[in-house]
Amino acid sequence: MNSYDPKEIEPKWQKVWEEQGIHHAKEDVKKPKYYALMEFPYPSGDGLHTGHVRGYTAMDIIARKRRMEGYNVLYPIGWDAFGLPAENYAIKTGIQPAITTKKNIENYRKQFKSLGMSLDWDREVDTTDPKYYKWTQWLFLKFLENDLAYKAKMNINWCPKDKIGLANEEVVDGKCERCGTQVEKRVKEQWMLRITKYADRLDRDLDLVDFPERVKAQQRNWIGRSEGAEIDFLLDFTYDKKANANRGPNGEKAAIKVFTTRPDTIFGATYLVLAPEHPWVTLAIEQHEVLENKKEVIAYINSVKNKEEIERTAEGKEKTGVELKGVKAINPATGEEIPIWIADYVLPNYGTGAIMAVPAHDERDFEFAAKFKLPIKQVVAPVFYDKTNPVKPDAENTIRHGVIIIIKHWSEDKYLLDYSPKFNWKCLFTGGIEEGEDPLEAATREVREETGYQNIKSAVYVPFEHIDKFHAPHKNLNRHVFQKNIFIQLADGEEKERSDEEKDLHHISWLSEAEMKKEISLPNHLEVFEIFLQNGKAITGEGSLINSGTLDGLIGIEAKDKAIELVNGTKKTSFKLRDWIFSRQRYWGEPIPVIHCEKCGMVPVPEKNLPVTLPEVAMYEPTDNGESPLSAIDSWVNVECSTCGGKAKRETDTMPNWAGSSWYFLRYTDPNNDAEFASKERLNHWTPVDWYNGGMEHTTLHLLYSRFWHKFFFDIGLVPTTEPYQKRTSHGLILAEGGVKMSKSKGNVVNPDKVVEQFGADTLRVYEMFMGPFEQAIAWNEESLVGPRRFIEKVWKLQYKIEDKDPDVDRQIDMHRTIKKVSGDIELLGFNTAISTLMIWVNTLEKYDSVSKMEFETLTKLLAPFAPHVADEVWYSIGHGHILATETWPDFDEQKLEKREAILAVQVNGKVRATLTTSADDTEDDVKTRALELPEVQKWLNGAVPKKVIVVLGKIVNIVV
RNA sequence: GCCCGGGUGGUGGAAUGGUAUACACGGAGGACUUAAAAUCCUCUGGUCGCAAGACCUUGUGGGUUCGAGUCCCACCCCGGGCACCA
Repeated sequence: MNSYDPKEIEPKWQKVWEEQGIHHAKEDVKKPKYYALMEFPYPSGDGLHTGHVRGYTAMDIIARKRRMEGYNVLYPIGWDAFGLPAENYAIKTGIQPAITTKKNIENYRKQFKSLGMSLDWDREVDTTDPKYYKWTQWLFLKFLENDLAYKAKMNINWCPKDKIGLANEEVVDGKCERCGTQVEKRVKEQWMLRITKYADRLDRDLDLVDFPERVKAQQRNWIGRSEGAEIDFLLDFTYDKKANANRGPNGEKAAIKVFTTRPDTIFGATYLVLAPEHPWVTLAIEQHEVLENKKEVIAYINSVKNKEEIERTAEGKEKTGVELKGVKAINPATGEEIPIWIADYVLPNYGTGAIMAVPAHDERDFEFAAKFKLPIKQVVAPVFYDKTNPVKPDAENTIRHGVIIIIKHWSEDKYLLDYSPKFNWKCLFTGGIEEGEDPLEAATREVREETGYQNIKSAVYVPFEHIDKFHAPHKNLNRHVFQKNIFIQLADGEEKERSDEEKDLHHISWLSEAEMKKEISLPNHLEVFEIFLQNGKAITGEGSLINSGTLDGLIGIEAKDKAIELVNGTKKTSFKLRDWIFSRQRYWGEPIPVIHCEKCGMVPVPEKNLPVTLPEVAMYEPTDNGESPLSAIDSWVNVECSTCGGKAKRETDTMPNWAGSSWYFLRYTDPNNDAEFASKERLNHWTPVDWYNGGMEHTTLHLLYSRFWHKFFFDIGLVPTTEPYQKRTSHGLILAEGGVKMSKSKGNVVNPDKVVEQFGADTLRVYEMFMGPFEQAIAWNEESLVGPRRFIEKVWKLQYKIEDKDPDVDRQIDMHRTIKKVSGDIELLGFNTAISTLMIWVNTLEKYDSVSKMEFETLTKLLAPFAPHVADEVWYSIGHGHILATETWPDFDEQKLEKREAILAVQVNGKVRATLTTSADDTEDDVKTRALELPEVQKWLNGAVPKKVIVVLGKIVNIVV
């Protein structure tokens, strides 16, 4: 008997696989294709980490299983090799990024091979290879041709010490990632990609793909689609020709366009707010005669400009703003004049940069209105449905008006609670308003009648109205009661004796604020009391329109649609997603293939001149003016214009990292094509990617970016599908021992090479798949590694117990169940449970004197995707001349999943008291009879007659006494 | 605040509404050994009990059900994402 030695067998099989070329995808049309993909790595100097192993092993399992299932599998690998670390390293050492990158790639390649990944090494791509980035540049030109790439002045993050523009990812807590200096804003011209044009489709088409819900949710959240309307608010101010020629012909009224998702609340719009950057504000400042407080307005705008973004959007920041005095807007619904303010809580780049403020129904507007004493007008009344007497669909609806009354003690801080024994309600006081009666008078009357207290100091409205809906059974009517809520302060304790009936109906008691909150049992009353205590709040929920003229009584979508119609608005969808800043002032990226000609302006580099290759430079430091180091190389920058032959300069900005990774999976289909970025046939054959695994951290960057590129490519006929990835999964993070992040500075990084050295690649693979649910973050645990190793050794030892005879039926059932469970779990990412199922079976087999060849071969095949080296080794040593990759994945037999005998739990009143062995032929009655005869059951029944006996064959018996 | 996850032994974690704690690690005891490692066997949620056994237990509190970790309601805590997006 040989002992298991991964050091010997692992390199051996890796060599065999490579020699046989078994993992190379062929364009073999006879087999169905399967494209398995894992996000390609950035080849850093630190080498592979355990997280890579997790993702690549998972996809390797899928790839290997698919091959055995008869698919033509593409499981490629490449390098996302542009990026900052190589460039920073170059700045420090002067070593060219190209050289360090090459070295790192070699190391990665070696590591991947030592892990036994069944990758197709013939299709490697490297984003920094000019043969590759030629096509990245070519694709960029397509964006340019289709007006999806443009230049714009943008605020960028600027480090004054390093004199460099920073990407958002390079700014940590408002400071430069490298030197810790506070980052400034600078306006710089940047290349942009118009991803916003695809916002709607990027959102909607998520319905077409099989992505985890959390990924979809996160992308949707990021895209931030919201439906609403744009509405014009006319100003009371008329342009004249001198003041502004482009705002319309002489005498036309100026208007502010606002975006709102709540057009239904238009009657409650009591003022407008513009972003300080809103173009009309600039205009107004230039109109000397418009603003009465121009100085104040300018001062405010300047104060906002100097604020950092973080400060401006900080949580809990108190609202600031200034009124534009001398100009009013007209609410198109009410026709009333309303003030116009500017405030930095309105963002310039969302919607129209202007809002109609509805303080009664928006928390931010409420806060602002409260601070600046602006009017608050409620136009949506929440509707409370009584649960004890719910409205009946067939009963007639009647409208009533009522009051709900909060009563405060004349001297103490106490409130009166009404307890109604008849309904078992603890609540505030209520009453109906009679025809022509003032609500405050009605409330006063009710207080005197129901409580006996006579002298009232004050009666005021609580700033909240609502509607109660219930069914009045004695008249069979549905009541819709419009409630006004009123606060009454008693003057003194003078009481008048109440009638017996009133005393019976209303048991009254004085309670403190906190006690009231606890005791009030009706949700509508509780809401009234809480709003009273807070002195009003924004009511953001649904409700029925009130105080809204012809819209009164409308609700939901109908209310919105009618409101838009009423004020001549247009339906509009807005997105949070912003266009993508696509240029970096860096060396180590794809040069943007554009030249700037003195005569012709911006000229795209003609296709025949691609690629625009990166020149070697001596200094990688950025220049003083924040341009890329490329700008310092005159020989590279100065070129002839390809259109007119005149003097021109190259664009010196480079593309961000996300460029090469946005389309690499397409290149895998045809990696060596010099004539096209990939051929039609190859793309048709392989795309879309069937299963794409990657990290959660790429959900709103790489994953969204590449979906955007792909959709554009589809639109111009470059690719055959609208979505690049059919199925997406994401592996959870691997944390260091103790549940903290692995980091070099903490020195807690686990090096996979060391684990392979000590335990073998198969053990590492099984361990990482077994350690916990695949999509969940999980902490590394050195001690637990021996478990998978012991498991592999148990399998190893089983090979010496093979006897060539068929196992009995029960053992076959074990086998078929294992096949079913393992096969199914792999598809559902249940790698941990798939492995535990194999462990259970191995533990069972180990106990027998011998295993059959059939059992052992099945085990080997099921194990092969997880631990491919040891699987091939034992497969070979039991006499097979071919490798497992060419074997077929085992099938299970539906007929062999249920055992003849089952052990059921017998419960008495839901508690397990005994077990009972039953056979497949037993009927419910048999089982019932036998269960009742069991001595344990007799003991617990103690002579009682069972009320009910529930028998679920094969599962359980429950005897209810 | 909003949107996703998640709370189960000493630890990682299993459980189509049907014997909660599978599998693995760790721990205890034993076998083998001069000894140790490796390996193998037994035990291992808690409380009470000599034992037989009883009771309790899946973040908390209610509910539905013959039966709830699983379904419903309310709440607490942890992780991730977004965050003045009108």
